Amino acid sequence: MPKKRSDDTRPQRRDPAATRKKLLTAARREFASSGLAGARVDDIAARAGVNKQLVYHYFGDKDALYLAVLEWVYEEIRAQERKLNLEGLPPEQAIKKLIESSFDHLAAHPDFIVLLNDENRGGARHVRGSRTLEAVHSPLVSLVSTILSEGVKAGIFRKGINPVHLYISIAGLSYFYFSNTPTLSAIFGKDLSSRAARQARRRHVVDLVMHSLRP
Amino acid sequence: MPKKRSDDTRPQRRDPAATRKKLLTAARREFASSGLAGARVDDIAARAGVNKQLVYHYFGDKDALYLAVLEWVYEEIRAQERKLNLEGLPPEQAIKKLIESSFDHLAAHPDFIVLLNDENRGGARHVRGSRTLEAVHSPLVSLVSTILSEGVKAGIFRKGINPVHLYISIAGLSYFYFSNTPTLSAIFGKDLSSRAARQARRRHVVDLVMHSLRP
Amino acid sequence: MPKKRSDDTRPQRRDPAATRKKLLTAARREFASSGLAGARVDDIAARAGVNKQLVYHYFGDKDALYLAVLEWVYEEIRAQERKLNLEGLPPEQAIKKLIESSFDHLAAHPDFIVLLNDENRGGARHVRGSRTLEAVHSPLVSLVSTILSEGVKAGIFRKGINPVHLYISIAGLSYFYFSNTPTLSAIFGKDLSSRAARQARRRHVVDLVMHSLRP
Amino acid sequence: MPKKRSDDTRPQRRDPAATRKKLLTAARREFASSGLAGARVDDIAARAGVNKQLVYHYFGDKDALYLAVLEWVYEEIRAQERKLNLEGLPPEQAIKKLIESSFDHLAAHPDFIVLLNDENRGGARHVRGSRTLEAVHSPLVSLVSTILSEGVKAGIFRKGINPVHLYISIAGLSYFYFSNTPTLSAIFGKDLSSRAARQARRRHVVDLVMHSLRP
DNA sequence: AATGAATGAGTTTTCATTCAT
DNA sequence: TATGAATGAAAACTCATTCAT
Repeated sequence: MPKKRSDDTRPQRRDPAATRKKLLTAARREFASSGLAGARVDDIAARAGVNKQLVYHYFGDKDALYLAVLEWVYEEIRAQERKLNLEGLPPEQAIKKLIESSFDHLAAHPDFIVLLNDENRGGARHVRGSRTLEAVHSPLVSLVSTILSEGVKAGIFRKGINPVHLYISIAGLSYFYFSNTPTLSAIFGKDLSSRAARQARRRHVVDLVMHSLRP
Repeated sequence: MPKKRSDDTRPQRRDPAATRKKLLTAARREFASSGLAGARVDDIAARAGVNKQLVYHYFGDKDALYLAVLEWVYEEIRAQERKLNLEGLPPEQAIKKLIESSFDHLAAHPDFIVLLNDENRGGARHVRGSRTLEAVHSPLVSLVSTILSEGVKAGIFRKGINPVHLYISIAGLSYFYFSNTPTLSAIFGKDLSSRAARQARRRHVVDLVMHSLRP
Repeated sequence: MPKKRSDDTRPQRRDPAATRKKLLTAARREFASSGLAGARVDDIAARAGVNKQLVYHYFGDKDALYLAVLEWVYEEIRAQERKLNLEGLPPEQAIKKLIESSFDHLAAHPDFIVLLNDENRGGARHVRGSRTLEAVHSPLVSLVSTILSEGVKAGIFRKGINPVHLYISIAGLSYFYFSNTPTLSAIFGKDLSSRAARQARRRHVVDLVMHSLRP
Repeated sequence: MPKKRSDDTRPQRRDPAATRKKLLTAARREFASSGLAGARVDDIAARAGVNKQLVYHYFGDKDALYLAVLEWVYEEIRAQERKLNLEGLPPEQAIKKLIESSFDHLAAHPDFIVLLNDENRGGARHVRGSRTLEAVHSPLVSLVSTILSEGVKAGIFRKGINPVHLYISIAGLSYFYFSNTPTLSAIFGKDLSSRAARQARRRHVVDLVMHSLRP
């Protein structure tokens, strides 16, 4: 009856929120390293250190767990974008910051890419079935649109650039590098995953986009 | 009882090459739509209309079959690149042609992307273990290098562009668009897979890269 | 924080008897529709709208709950038989009433049959282990015996009819009809479960038995 | 290449028909003793002494295996009925033979009843979905109809007896006895499963029906 | 009395692979 | 070369039951 161990450091039993989070973290790792089809519910539970049944108790099934992971990583991106604060910046700095933070986010969360692979192969069926994931990116696209207009007005950007496609390009220039590092490294015969290679790539991407915007 | 028809009219009974090819085609579809882990040997055999055991007879195991598919799609790219004939062209046209054909190849073979996903997730272990796939892209990279130099010399390209990264960028601008169409469409709330959207994307990519090369 | 309402208006919180009854009702339905092995404790609790643990709290385990249901339905039959009051009636009317009420009881409680199936398959292990269920039918059998004797004495029934077997026959003629309606309907290609079909069956059963008793 | 062991007595491996039959026999026993929900595919395979996967290879799933068992037992009944040869017999003998063989069939195949229990509880969904089981009983019902007419014409049977219901009654009088022996024995406190009890029941059933048909 | 979390042993089904012919 | 039978290991998911509050 009396709330025992309210500030106890012993590993908490009967802590639903913590259990859920442990499962989610374990699932994220497992899905990232093995894919949706390759992931094993057993392994996820083992990684989380909880009973397998709790996967079903908390999430329903493997697919729903995968969706929960997707929602989590999308929310991470949204949070990162919210922190950008591009509004006050001059157009050039705003775009540059956008590119860099886009690159850095993937560098910091390389599993995002690999988590999305299965989703794209499957026609985005989880994302489309999710309330939570509606309109995740739109704010940023309209922001890019504004920045582009301002840049054009200021005479530093050329006209006619589609903001959606620019956004996709910015993402793609980083995304492909991170997603295909293993095969690209193998085929080019050089390690693209080193710290130096990554820095070079970052500069290249910023350079490429910034130069392409000049009038 | 079994009427032995020496002049059997039914096609390809006991035609090893055809059987192999049927299996390979079926495997390519199955791996593309389900991934390496999600693909089913049974389904591949069924798609191919041959006995399952022949997968093992011809290829050894599922992984080796996957590698054979990878070799096939890489060879397709190599063949397409061999047909490019960029050597004689002026630098600008050469780059433009490279971008377009890169885009068009992915448009024509969308399964390439999805086939590579698992390979990248797995650290490219099949590609690295394959003799056939060594140095597949190198010729083109050195060609890009030459084109860039010529362009710089002619005063139409800016200096300091890394040819490997440019090559990766050209690929990435198309790749990401094709690989993530489903999730991007879902999140932007507009269909990026339509013919019109694809044409717009193609123009955008050419534009972006060409503009970025200007001095 | 939790507003402790001493005069809570919501019905039956902390009402053991009601909770027990709800569980029993839910269990009866679940066992009837899914059998002992097919019934799910989760579903029973959900049907009852109470926590699953209460099944164990009130009944011990799934088997004990099943036995409680059996005791309930047997008690229903006993109650119905107690209300029959055949003693004062002339033999013919007494038998007729017995047949009809036997038929009507099954019509009104079709789950009785299906609840007994598993019990019979299991060798009646629950019934045999139950104090409550001892000698449930015996009074009626001896009554049938008496009625038969009187009928014979009055010259309206033939001799040599075993009362136990007559009792079983009366039950069986109704029981089989109700228990096998689905397969019989499927195989005869006509719906035996309609109201009209049921009335016809009732008449047939009464007719058959009454005619068979004639000297 | 050369057909080895064509007349070998060693336990045959690679004998699909035998394997199928072993599975079917094992399934019949398992379903009879545990019901559809209670039966374990593992146990069926173990009983049959074959690999569990073969259940799925030969039958598809547990339900389809259950249906195959149902088809088997129904076919047994049909075979028994085909052997009856009632056509030439005088009406009284024909009906008597029908009753006795109906009783004897259940006595010889007590699992039939218990196999049907789940099917009836489930609304006969397997039977209704089966081509094989269509119109299994109808020939006999029309035969009963003929016999009744002849009996009426000959002045030995009364009029107005519905042949479908008579058929159901004949079946039910035996069926209920066999299906409910355990609970009836428990409740009457006497063993109804003994050989003597069974003979008495058989006589009672024949007697009851034959008497009931008199004009 | 009542709740929801948690568990471990199963349960059906799947799957890559090998065997026998 | 080709086939279908057969296998063992595991896969997702379930379930009766117990624990902690």
